[in-house]
Amino acid sequence: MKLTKHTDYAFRVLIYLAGYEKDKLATIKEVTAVFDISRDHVMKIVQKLAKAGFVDAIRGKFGGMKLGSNAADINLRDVVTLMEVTLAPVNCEEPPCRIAQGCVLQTLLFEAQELFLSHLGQYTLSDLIKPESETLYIIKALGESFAAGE
Amino acid sequence: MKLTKHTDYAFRVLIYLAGYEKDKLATIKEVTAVFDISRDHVMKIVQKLAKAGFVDAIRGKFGGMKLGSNAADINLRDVVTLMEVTLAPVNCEEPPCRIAQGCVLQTLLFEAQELFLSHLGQYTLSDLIKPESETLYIIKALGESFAAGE
DNA sequence: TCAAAAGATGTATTTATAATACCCCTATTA
DNA sequence: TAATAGGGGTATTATAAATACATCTTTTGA
Repeated sequence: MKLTKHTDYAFRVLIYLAGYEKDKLATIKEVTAVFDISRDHVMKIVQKLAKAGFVDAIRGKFGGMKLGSNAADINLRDVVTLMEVTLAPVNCEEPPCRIAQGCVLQTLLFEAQELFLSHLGQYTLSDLIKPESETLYIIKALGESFAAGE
Repeated sequence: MKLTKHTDYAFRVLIYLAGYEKDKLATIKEVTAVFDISRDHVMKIVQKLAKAGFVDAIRGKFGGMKLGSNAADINLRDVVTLMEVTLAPVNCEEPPCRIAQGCVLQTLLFEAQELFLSHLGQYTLSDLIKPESETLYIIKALGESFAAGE
């Protein structure tokens, strides 16, 4: 039932970027410092997000990253689907289940999972950083204290 | 998003018992043979199910196990809740998330999880072994071939 | 033109925990 | 009292997630 830390971290990064002024770049270093996750780890997550187009990563001096599209266009379900390796709630083949054929439980579990995902599918990143929200306020504060040399 | 094998196996055992004639006992040995899971492993799962009252385990010679109540009274949500160690989709405390306070994502994830669980909550074991169902047929066949010396 | 800043990527290691195995115990009944 | 059946603590193994290491390429301005 648990999502991986990768998915968790991906959301933290995306929310942080969404809280930024549009087109302002954040660096890996900044995200690393703000969330206290190792550079290497953040890199892996950002690269995955970049390949999927959720973030734009700009190389070179004065490079950095920003959202790849409007926060309102980044669907939460898509983020989960991207980051999670195994989405299936059960694996009836490995080891093979003797009663898998025609198993109603299988169907119910996949329906349940679809309800989980489709609930997230109703929201986008912009729902997480509404103006006047606590999150937006916190992000701005974190960004400022990083800029001020932590 | 994945459930543990323990939960998976617990369901296999329960479905098997539900497919049995009421009050007929199945042994650990039988379940072990039918599902090709080790005795020790089956024991652990059955013990957990027994402690929760989902199965009655009867010790001693000619002992065995059967459902602890009517299949219609064994709710699928309760089985998942019993078997899964970590139900929370994310852990915002470990490592602590700097933007956890007032985080909307948290709320959405828990809502999504609740939809998952409540879907299962609408069904019981008896929904999985309806008369004339393929599952019931398969279980009877497995039971017979075990009785016939595998 | 090269040094500094920034992201890219493949591989290896560590850690957590799920899964499994081992061992010996207790209960029941012919 | 022996055979059959479940009980339960502890140890080990396997798997995958999490993390670390090393080395790369890209960009830009002095």
